[in-house]
Amino acid sequence: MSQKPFVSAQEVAERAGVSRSAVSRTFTPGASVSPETRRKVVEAAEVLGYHVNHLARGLMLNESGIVCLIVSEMGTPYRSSLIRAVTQQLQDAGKIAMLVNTDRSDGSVDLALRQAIRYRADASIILSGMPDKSLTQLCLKNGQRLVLINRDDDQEGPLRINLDDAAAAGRLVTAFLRAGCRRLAFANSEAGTPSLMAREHGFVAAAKAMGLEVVVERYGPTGYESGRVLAQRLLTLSERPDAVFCATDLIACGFMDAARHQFSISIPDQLCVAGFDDIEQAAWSSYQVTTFAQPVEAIAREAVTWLGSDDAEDPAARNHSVRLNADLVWRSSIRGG
Amino acid sequence: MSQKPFVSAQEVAERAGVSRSAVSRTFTPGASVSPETRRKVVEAAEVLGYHVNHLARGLMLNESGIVCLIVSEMGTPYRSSLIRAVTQQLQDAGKIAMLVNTDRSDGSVDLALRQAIRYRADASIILSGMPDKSLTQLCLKNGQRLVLINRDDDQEGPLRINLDDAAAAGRLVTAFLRAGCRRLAFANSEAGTPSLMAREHGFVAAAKAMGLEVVVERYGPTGYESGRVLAQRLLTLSERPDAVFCATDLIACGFMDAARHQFSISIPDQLCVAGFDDIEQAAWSSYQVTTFAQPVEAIAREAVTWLGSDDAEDPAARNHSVRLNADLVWRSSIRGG
DNA sequence: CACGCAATTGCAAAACTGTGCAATTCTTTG
DNA sequence: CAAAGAATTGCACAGTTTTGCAATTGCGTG
Repeated sequence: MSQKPFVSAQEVAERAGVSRSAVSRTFTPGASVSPETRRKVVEAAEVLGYHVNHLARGLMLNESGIVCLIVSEMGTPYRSSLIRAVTQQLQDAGKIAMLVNTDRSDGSVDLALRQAIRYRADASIILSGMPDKSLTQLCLKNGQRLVLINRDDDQEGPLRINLDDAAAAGRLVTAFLRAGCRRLAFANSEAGTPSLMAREHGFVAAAKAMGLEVVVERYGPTGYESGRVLAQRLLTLSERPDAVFCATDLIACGFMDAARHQFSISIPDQLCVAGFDDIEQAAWSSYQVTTFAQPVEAIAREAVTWLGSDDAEDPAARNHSVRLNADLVWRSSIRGG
Repeated sequence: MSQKPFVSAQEVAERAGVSRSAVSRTFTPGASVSPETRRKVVEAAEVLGYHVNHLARGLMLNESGIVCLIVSEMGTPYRSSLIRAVTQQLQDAGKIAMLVNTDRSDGSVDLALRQAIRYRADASIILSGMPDKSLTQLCLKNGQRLVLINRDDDQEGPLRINLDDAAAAGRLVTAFLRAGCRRLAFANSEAGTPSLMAREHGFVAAAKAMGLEVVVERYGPTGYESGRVLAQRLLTLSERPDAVFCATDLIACGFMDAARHQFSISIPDQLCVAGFDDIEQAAWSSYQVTTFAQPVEAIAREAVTWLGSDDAEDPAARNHSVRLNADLVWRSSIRGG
């Protein structure tokens, strides 16, 4: 392992005939270096293949430039698109993303957060699960920023980015009614994520306000297969629903496939379906599912700009929460429009 | 920015009433510490919330534990599943993944690799694009390992993991023939990736060996939309193909959707279709596309175990190349079976 | 030419860890 | 109880960077 180490500023300094400091200053924007020495340093660095050591730099400045992304099921379309957006914006802001996988097990997020602390990440962005409160407090106490995306939590300190899941779900009820639907159903997974539950409750509440009951069914993980199972359960009821809101586009895809191929139901003629997330597949012509768009770019922008801003000191900004809208994307899985 | 820094080993040592070395040794597996001092140190560390600083550790050991993943279009199903697999296996091996986005622009991969050098990554895994040769040489010279996945390159030094794209594509010809197809076509993107071209050439060559001509069409990026366009081009030919091999499952999905919904062609009765990658959507009942499975777990395992092994010194292992099989996954987009 | 001012440069300290080496303590055996 | 051997502990250094402070250089002006 102990290979000959990377080339250091010392070596560059010697080759350029200047001091270490000059090398450092050359690569520090805004530092005072004469054009002549800068030229010599850059030249020597080029020849030797010198790159500033960000480990040492982070040690010195107490600012590593690393942002830790904590996420489970990253192979899923919505998650991966969010990872892509965040990673890109971090890069544009001169930072770099560290990726940590979590699974459903309990201590998993805690372990991930500990990893973030070990590498002295400037911030952690949590896309899945919730860490223990004492651990988040530790992060904050040590000056590490925290961003919680779609995690309902009222701690002070972290930036909390949330969607108007409930409100969006509510708007869908009127859309279903306008399409002439009366027997509403909600197809959810058993994950119990805050956003999933908000969609469910928002939908049920809005329906109730209109004097309608909603059949709620929950099954398995949040994915395509669960959608199929949910279809089998909901479409074999004696009072078969004529409108189903699926908690997720993946669920919606599974639901629609089962409805069409197994029950020979025509969508949207006999059954209206809606989803959430606006994943790429929702736009595929086999599905064309009406859905709510996750504003991934906006989410990423909010997170990254907050990380870049210096309002950690500002006590007013300590309790920062952002609520974004999920716009309805109208496609042909609901009648009318 | 200059918050009160994280708690250091020094503080733990003072609280535990031992020397800083004792703290270090407590967290170094295999070091000599008495059970008594270990207890005191662990206790103090627990109370103070101490975590070893991996930046300083990496500086000292010349081994950061960081592995850089360089990848473009990470929102795509195949890419994201590979990222998931690699990230997970790296974690299991005690390392951590750094994620760098690249776009199509030319210097993009070089920039990413420079970032890997700055953070003194132990290794870089390149999933997309090819860096400049001088830069890979610089990486290797500095003891950074390099893994190229599905990049055809014959440099010595990096581990090269490749699929038998051409051979797999060849096997497909006989499957098409057995289904009674005679007018073969290949639907490719314009990306020109080594693996995509290998599939194309392997398919064309095997067909030629059977005395059959293949209509090759290329268009746009490697995605669903391109599949639709390719369908419009291939299915309006005077001699309409009765078997199409799509370079990617995403292309296949777009192709099938256009074929069915736009041209009212029945699959597999009037047209056989195959894809590549075995993404999750390929198994969805709207597609059920016969395809070749990317062995993502095996790829990840090969990469990570090689990174863990100490055969960098071994000159015989310097030139290490792995070739994996892509197994045919039979579904109902091809007749018979 | 001498002087003052601005710009540049170098020294040294600080950040945090792992580890070789010597010194100390503990255990065991005669 | 003495002594040898083993285990443990502490000191000090190395590794790479940034930056405050002091010293030096360069330049314009009286």
